[in-house]
Amino acid sequence: MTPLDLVDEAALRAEDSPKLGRKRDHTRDADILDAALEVLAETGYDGMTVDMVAARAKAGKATLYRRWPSKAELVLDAVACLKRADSDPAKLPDTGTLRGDLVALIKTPSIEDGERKLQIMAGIVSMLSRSPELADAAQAAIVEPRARVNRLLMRRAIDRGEISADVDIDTLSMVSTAMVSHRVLMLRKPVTREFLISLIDNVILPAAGIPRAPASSASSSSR
Amino acid sequence: MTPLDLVDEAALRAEDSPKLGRKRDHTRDADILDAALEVLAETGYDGMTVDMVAARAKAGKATLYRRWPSKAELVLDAVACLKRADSDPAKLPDTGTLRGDLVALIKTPSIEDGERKLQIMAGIVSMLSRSPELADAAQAAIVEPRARVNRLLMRRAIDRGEISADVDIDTLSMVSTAMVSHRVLMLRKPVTREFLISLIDNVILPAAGIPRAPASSASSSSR
DNA sequence: TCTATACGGAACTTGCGAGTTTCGGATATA
DNA sequence: TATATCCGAAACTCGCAAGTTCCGTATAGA
Repeated sequence: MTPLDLVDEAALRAEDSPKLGRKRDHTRDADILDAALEVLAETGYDGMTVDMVAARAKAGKATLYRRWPSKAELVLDAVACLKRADSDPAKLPDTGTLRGDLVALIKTPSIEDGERKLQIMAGIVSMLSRSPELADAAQAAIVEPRARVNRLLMRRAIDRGEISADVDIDTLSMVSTAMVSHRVLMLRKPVTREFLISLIDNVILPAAGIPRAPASSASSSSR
Repeated sequence: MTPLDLVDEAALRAEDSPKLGRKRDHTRDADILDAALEVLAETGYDGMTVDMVAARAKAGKATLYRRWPSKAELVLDAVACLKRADSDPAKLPDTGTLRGDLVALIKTPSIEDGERKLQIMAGIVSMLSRSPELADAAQAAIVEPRARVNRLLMRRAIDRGEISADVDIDTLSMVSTAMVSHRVLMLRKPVTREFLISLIDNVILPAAGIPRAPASSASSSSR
């Protein structure tokens, strides 16, 4: 019995990557980064202490400093390593209509995940102007994936002939993200399914050239 | 010797109005609050020190603490006293068309003022979840006035018969604000006049039921 | 001119959090 | 069992910023 797996894993942990670079799938590193994101979302960057993160990850503070040189770099790494599972192009809905695709994107886990990311964003906004690296990381990990999905769906709608090619997709793909951010961060109201559907039907689709509610009378459309 | 004025004024400052109350036109108070807003916009709440504000206002730190019990209350007061000149209903443009009104709203000073408010907002976002009072103040002083103007303009357009009464004005009036916030805070791109005009022509007006590009090239191939 | 008040400035005290060091105890190899 | 390594926990150092106190001075009223 040669437990190569374990040997390999231990070796990976111990000796490799003195810099930072790679992130392993499921090492203690990941636990710590997750803990950092949790605390970050709850208290914001300045409210977050390294002791909090260590306690949350059930690790010693010294362990954190053995792996990251400073609190700033820990947070940067945590944001940069935020999972971007969204961008998987094959998993996107394809219902045949833009409205169907956009509505299919609304699922409870997706909403919660979005709110979490927004909380993280709220915790670091004030840093972004002083830390371009963090700004880039947040942009790539939080902002861009959302817009990309919408952009893809809308491009499909153009290819399919559902909407005009003149539609300003680059702007329109950010409307939902911007409205959700605004609602959560500024208005501090919850993001409900109704809000999102209303946004699709009353703003995004009309702006894309699809006229409003063909069945505007009674609510109907139960499911 | 009964200098009633001074007694009254001192009393007002020192003990009265725990809420917010009046802001004098041109006292040292206003200078200090302005300085606080400047520093807040530049460094964010946590980066801001009371010494910075005092230095900026050419005041002693003790003077600040004679008037506000803590840094938190100083900032709260500063945000609450942000001038809301926008909401003057008489000064609103009235060009006869919704597009004309919205475009008339874009003026360089207005853009700069908006960016400044956004910077202030960025500096306090992470506090809002822990300080409902600050959240309310920011809402009332920064977020709401913007939406109110748009709402008014759109209501006029409905009254005038330019757009349908079915249009979701409450949502639509926030689109520009949300998009600008998103662009400044998340994308960290400048807010140009072109961006705002494109937003009006490609998103807001179409969403309000006004078809695109009155002076567009060809296209307009509605089925 | 005299006096009270508030001011600016600067020197404090205090608490907290970043980053460091130490140490006892796991775990794994031989 | 012996040994090397990494870990968690806790006890440090140290700098910074909130809040306080004190003092010399400017100003306004009498």
